[in-house]
Amino acid sequence: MSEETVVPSVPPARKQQQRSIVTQQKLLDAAVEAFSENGFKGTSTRDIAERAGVHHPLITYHFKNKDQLWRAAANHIFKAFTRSLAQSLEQNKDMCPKERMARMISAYVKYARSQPALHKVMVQEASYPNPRLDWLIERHLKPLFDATFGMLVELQKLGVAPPGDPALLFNMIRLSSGGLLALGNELKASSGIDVDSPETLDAISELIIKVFLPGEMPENWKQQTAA
Amino acid sequence: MSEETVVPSVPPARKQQQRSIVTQQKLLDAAVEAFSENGFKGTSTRDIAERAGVHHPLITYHFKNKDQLWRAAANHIFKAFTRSLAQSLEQNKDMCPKERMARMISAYVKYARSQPALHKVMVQEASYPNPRLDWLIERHLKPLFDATFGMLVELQKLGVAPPGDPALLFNMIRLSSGGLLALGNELKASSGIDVDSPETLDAISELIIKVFLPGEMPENWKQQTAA
DNA sequence: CACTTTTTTGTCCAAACTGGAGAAAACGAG
DNA sequence: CTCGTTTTCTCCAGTTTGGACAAAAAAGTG
Repeated sequence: MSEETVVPSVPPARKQQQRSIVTQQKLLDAAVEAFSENGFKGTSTRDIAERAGVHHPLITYHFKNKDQLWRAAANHIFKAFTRSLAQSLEQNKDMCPKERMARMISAYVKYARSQPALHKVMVQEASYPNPRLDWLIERHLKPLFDATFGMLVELQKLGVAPPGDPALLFNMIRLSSGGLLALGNELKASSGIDVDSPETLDAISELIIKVFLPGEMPENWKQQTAA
Repeated sequence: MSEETVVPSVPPARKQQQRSIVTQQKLLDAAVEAFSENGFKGTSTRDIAERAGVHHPLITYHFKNKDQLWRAAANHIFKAFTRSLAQSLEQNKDMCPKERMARMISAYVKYARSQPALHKVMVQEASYPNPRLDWLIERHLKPLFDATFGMLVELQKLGVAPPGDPALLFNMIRLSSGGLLALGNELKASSGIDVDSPETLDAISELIIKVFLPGEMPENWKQQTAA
């Protein structure tokens, strides 16, 4: 009897219908887009419903209220991103640390292009202190940071990444890729950069790697991991 | 240089009063802050007036309407920034190209810290295509880009900056400094970076320079500029 | 199939907020 | 003191806001 139907996970007395899932998905995608463009305050639930091509009371039905919808949207986008990142890590687990990180950066650049909202949403919320930002940090950002931090420190020890605060390094890489692609609308007109071209994406990844991972791997790096 | 009558459209038959100037300034500062936090659509003129501690019809009086106020606010912030940048260039015109660019980056980092709105406003407008973005690019971004582009190309020729698309390089530097500081609210909690500490600012500048201008100046660089 | 739950539709609301207008008062430069 | 400049106060007409709710439609289940 609890009204805590956060999204789709309390009492499945009966199976959730397919059209319901579709509606939720459409709403989530639309919400991500709208929130990333206009921020939480600047986005109306009606705008979201319209983008999703759905009647707006469905938001109340599926997500309770605007705040819950925002959270669900954030989970939605980070879930997809985390999956993509984990996949990259899995595929390259046998590579050397530099190559592994390089491919992770490439994967990030590609993802940021297909889903610039990932970065935009964070920027929108970070533009002034608010409870959603805290939630976002604890729930999504910190885990991501923690997972990458160790890799960067290792690369510094190996002389691949430049010395300096690894936290700064991490965020600069993040901004040079995600932040850059989030500016897509601007870059073409201001600097002649076309982020829609695959060659540009490759050039971005390449440059980031060259700049942030300039060193070569030492030849004997396997020693430390070997049994 | 034509003095832009950004504010009052009619020439003053009598001198502008001091309190009027103060009001305009307060409104501009408040507008910059509000627009940078919530974007154009998400900001109301009443919100701006309230932040400025001023009655809201004064916006109509001084700036005609919301759109004009936004433009005046953009001019306001870019004017201050351009002044700060020109000052850095002037002070270091006798330095070698690398040092000149390094100090410019430092100046930018410092400015971005004291006025993170500079970057935020651009991000807000770039989040979806709109006429203000076009205006911003033509009026402020492109001139800035053009002024810096040549310096970067020269540094690449000298082997100081890494090869690759200079436009990408420019924007990565911009994001690693301005974009990073615009995330100030987030960085402390997510990565333990305190952008309020002067040491952090120095570390940021230093890292950017080390990473984006890794090469040393050749000893004979004076040849080409000497008459 | 009948039945019951899930999902969608259509309508409504009360309140807040929107950008802006305009008269009149207050102020200050000359 | 005079008169243009600036501010205050009040008003408005329209839109938008997030959300409530009953009833209809659709679909899973036995």
